[in-house]
Amino acid sequence: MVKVRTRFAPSPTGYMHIGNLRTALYAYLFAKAKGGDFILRIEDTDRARYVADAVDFIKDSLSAAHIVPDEGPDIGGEVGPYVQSERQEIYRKYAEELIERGYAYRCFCAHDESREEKGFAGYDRRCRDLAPEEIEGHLAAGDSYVVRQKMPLTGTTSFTDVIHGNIVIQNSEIEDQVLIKRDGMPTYNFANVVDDHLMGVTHIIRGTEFITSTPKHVLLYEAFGWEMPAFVHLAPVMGKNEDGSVSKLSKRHGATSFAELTGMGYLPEAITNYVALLGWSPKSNQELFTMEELKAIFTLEGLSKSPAVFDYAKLDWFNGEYFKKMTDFDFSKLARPFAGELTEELDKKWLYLCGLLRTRVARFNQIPEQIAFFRELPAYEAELFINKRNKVTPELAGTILPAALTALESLPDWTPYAIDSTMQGVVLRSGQKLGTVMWPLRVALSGQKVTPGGVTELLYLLGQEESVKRLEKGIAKLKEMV
RNA sequence: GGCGCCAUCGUCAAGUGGUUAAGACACCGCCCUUUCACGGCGGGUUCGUGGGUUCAAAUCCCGCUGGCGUCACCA
Repeated sequence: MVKVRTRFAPSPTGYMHIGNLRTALYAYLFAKAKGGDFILRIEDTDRARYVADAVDFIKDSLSAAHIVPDEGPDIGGEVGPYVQSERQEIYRKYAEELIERGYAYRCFCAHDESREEKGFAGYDRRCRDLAPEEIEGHLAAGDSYVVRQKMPLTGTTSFTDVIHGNIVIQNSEIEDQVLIKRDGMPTYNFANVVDDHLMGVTHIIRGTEFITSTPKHVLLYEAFGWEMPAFVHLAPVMGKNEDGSVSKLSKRHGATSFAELTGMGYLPEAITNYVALLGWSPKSNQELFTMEELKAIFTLEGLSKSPAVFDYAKLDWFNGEYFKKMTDFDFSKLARPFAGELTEELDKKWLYLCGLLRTRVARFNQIPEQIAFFRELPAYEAELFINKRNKVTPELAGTILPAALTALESLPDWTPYAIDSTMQGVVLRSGQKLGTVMWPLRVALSGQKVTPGGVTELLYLLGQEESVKRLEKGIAKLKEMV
């Protein structure tokens, strides 16, 4: 049995799109599930679109997502180099072989865009049948040329896709594609086939956009007499538009790169977990998976044929689940950069605060708005003191607040425990229910009805001095009202 | 436009001729509760459409519609 080898072959033209990340993930998981190898190959044959930092970005994203190539640039391997621009001689050699054997030819005609506009191919078909002496003539004159593959004019070409089954295309639909460009670089369609063969790739896992060009690849494999790999064409990742329609995930749908997502405070593990399930099903009800689990159970059978819409709400849920499984300490470390500038008080009690935040936020970038009221008491309406459910009236609040203030301002040690027992006393003496007493306190301390943590926690985090100040302010506000 | 691919709740999806058509997210309601969160319980005319095939169709076939992709010296 041949060892499974898969590859991820991005072109360094930008950042790591979430769709690409998913492709890489599936290729990686499948290789690992089969005990095989996963290769990273950089397809940089388009000099015009090359982006300098893109390769580093790809590597960083893969490593942050815990997708680790067995072979690749920097890593090495027996079938390198793993950067296509460094393999030019190899492609040239194979192109020559094809020309000699009559499967390809040199095309000297100038690329003609006007011809394309009229609906014709952008080249002159006659080059296909140029006589040897004519070719010699062009060569001697130093004319530039591209190498084109000589496609069959009749018949069909077919291949079996693991996800889609048998796919048949009329050869008349296929043009004499360029193999080697005028600048000497190979085209994707050529380099890809040569590399996949030379690198021993057994399963080609890539996006559906390549499905229609696969027959061209098949013809190349056949011309060389190479063994055909398995083709696995993944359905695309879509984004939801405002009008409810869907289109390929792009900027206007929100964050689309792995780095943007982690920048928003999503954990790499959560992103990977969610993305793994976007277009693939374990065919069980389990949704939370570690990378190790995925590596053990991934199968091609679970891949779906139809496009999947990226759902940020579900990603939020996954991320929240990962937060719940973390320790407060780990959370506090990772969350700190998102918190912005903290008051001295809050900075000291950061770990304590994180214990409250951890189950209340879906991603780190929700933290600033959650804790903004600590730094500065927001303006609030006195009506906020009224709460039907807890039977809080302005009059009642007017007696509760001063009672709490008196008990609290004389408290010698400001610890959660001391605060808690003091408040228990206040509740007891008031003869009211717990919720009734706490409500006006929360409002006075935070200026809002929703807070991370209960009143005891708020008091502790705010510190005695600030708590007292805010309580006094609340009392004053109530007086105006009554 | 030609060619190709796809079509189960709003979203991710299970389902491979006979099921009350799972589960999750989201949404709505209720309960619990020191707000929120957490947790618990419950809810929703979901198989695009029209024809076949069959005793029986979400499952098989054809048409239609819709979506997506592709027709580069980009990948």
